[in-house]
Amino acid sequence: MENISENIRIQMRKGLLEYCILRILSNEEAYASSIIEALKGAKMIVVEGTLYPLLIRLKNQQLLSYRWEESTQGPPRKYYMITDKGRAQLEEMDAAWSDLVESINHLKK
Amino acid sequence: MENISENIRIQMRKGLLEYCILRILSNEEAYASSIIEALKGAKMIVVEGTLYPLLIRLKNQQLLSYRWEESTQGPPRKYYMITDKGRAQLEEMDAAWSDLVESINHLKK
DNA sequence: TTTTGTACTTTGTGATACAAGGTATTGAAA
DNA sequence: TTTCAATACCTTGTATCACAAAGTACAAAA
Repeated sequence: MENISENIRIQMRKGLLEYCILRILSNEEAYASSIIEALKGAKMIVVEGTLYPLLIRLKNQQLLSYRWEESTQGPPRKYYMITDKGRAQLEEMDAAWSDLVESINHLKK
Repeated sequence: MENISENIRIQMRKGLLEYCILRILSNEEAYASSIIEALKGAKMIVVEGTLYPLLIRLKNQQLLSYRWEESTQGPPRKYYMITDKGRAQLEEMDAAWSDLVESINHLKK
């Protein structure tokens, strides 16, 4: 483990990526690369090997669905969208996140 | 996996417990049971099997040190305290946490 | 002496993210 | 036509973390 500071961020992020994906897809459909871009925009860097299994996991839980769409450049893209079940889960996650922030703030005093 | 909602919280918490321990010990020395109490106060429930290995890990990284202290009731207690190296790490973690909160807020827009 | 309570520790399991690969499709260059 | 580069999707192996469920050790009370 070379980069301690980076590892801190990786560990803190665990379990939050799922939340981030649902948050991103709550606004718009997106395919893997565009999701990675959105995460980069929020300074949450992830690699493909992390994202693809995660998307498949969420799809198997029926929190997401997808459709294929032709691209003007390159192979077709898998556009993911959030399901009703996904929105319900997202609400739970919003609550869990709020509680978590409150917990940390409590410890900061 | 029966309790989905609980699992959400468990997963989100991953990597944050370490931060919480350092935060708690930044104010005062404490032994395992009292740390668990402090976490309960912040609604971050953990069990012994989680906390002890974590404390040992932090001690091996020289972020914490400890001393034995006799108890009036029961066996002696291992009081942990944060080290200078631990305080440096805590600063890193404060920054990582702030960034994380900002990232999530960014995705909420 | 046995029991009860407190404190510390270990082992096995499931879940997550990463690194480092691989496969498949498309269009342009050779 | 064939080769190459770009894009997109997927898989495998590894490390880390939290939990459940045990176990060990000590001290005071019954």
